[in-house]
Amino acid sequence: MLLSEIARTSAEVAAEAGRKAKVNALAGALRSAGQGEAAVVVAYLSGELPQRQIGVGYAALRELPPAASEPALTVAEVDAAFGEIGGVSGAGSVARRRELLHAVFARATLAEQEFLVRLLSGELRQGALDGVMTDAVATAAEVPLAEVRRAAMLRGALGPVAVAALADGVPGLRVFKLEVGRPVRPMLASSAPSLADALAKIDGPAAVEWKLDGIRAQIHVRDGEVRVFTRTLDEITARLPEITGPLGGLGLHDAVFDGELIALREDGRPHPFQITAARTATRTKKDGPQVPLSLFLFDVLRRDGADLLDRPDAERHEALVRAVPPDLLMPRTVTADPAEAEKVFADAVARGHEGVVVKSPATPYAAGRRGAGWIKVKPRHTLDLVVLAVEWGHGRRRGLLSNLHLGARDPETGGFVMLGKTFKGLTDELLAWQTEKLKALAVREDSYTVHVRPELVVEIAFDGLQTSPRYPGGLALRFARVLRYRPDKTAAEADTIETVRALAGI
DNA sequence: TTCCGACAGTGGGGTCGCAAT
DNA sequence: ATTGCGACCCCACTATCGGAA
Repeated sequence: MLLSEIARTSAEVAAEAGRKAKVNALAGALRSAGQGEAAVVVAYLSGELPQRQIGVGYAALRELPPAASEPALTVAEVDAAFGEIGGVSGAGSVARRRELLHAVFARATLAEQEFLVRLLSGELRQGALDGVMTDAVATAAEVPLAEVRRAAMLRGALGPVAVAALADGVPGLRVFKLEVGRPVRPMLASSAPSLADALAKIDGPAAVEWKLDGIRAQIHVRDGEVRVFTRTLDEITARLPEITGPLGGLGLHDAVFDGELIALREDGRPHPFQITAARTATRTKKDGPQVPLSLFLFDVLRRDGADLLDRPDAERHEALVRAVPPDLLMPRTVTADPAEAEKVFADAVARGHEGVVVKSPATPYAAGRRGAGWIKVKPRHTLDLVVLAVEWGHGRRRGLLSNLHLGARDPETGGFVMLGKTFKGLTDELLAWQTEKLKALAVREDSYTVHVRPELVVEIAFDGLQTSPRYPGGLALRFARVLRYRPDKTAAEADTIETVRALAGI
């Protein structure tokens, strides 16, 4: 199969507005792929690489050789070349990767080059990724969508599942089972603005669990051998001796758990997220003592040969309680009383944790999906901040001023201290409004940032403050989003940096 | 006919590992 | 030693389509 056919399909998908039309275009490409190519075609047309990553990013794509005039590259050739690029390391690797990359691009037409740039930079922008492709695989192979979805969640990838579906149909898909040692896509939670909203979505009693600000961990145990995987299914076992040791000593024969890793202080309160993230990301042994991570388990997917994925939450939790000692369990309260649920929420927050997850005791483990069975709730802070500058948007926000630079008032200097940026929470209407408003306030503009007179006040919601090496105040907002503009306020009435420091406890 | 679930898009701050400077 | 880059942790929110109610 020629790469040009993939590039053409991608353009076709991008041009179609409806999801069904996108699915049909993708399914057409899948049907004309050979058996050996289907996995690569699925990956490319859902914005992924079979290699996952090959060390080529935005910077490596800035300058490219002239395009070829006629399509000649095959999908298999591109896949082989990308595999080779991904394998390059050591001194001179940057130049070598560039050389190999340019060899591929020199043989690509302009349309193919543009597709490859979007693919490699992770910005396919065709309105179809993994979810739509899952639909397309079901359509092309003429099998039920639920069968494809389940196989993909158990396999942890869609490519191999597509190959099986196209070759052997439903029987081919049924071969995929939960295996100890092969991570499945984790179940995700939706969110609600308040505990009452979350409880309203669940019939009868709800399980209310602490939500910790840590790293998601899927734990596989076979005969005492422990392996740990992240949310994106990367293995981090070797970094966690303090977890694998004790867990391996529990005498578990066969189990798969879901939980959270977090760095706790001596008093049991959490370290800032940055400490947990740094600890988890560190591969090599460093000098000096490392902050230990603690593990809190909240689910079990398999125990001693029995798959529990389809069992209700309450039953899985019973199995979890039987399988591990209490100090490994995420604190959990099952209640039908909203007041008691509020107490659990308040207690979790008072102990420095992120909030709670409200779960329906009836829900199965819907791996890889943001099911309605789990709902997270976090407290929300707000500040009235001043827009200092704004960046031009990309994609569907091209031509609009999108990403706001936010500052708190500094009464000492009469100036403003930047605390972060946000582009979230904006409706199309608000985007259009702020574009006009901020253009009128512009004082100077560089390549993609418009600096403005600090006059516009905006109400910002955020989850918390973190220390920042980037901003002059040494503080940055975590997960800032726009709630509304405050045309009733002047910049002189905006919140001050002292207020922010007090919130951060400085 | 209206409602709502699922999905894609738009990017945010921070950290580590590696190669180049 | 510092810088730039790629990768990967955490994440909120809106727009849209299309099936469910």
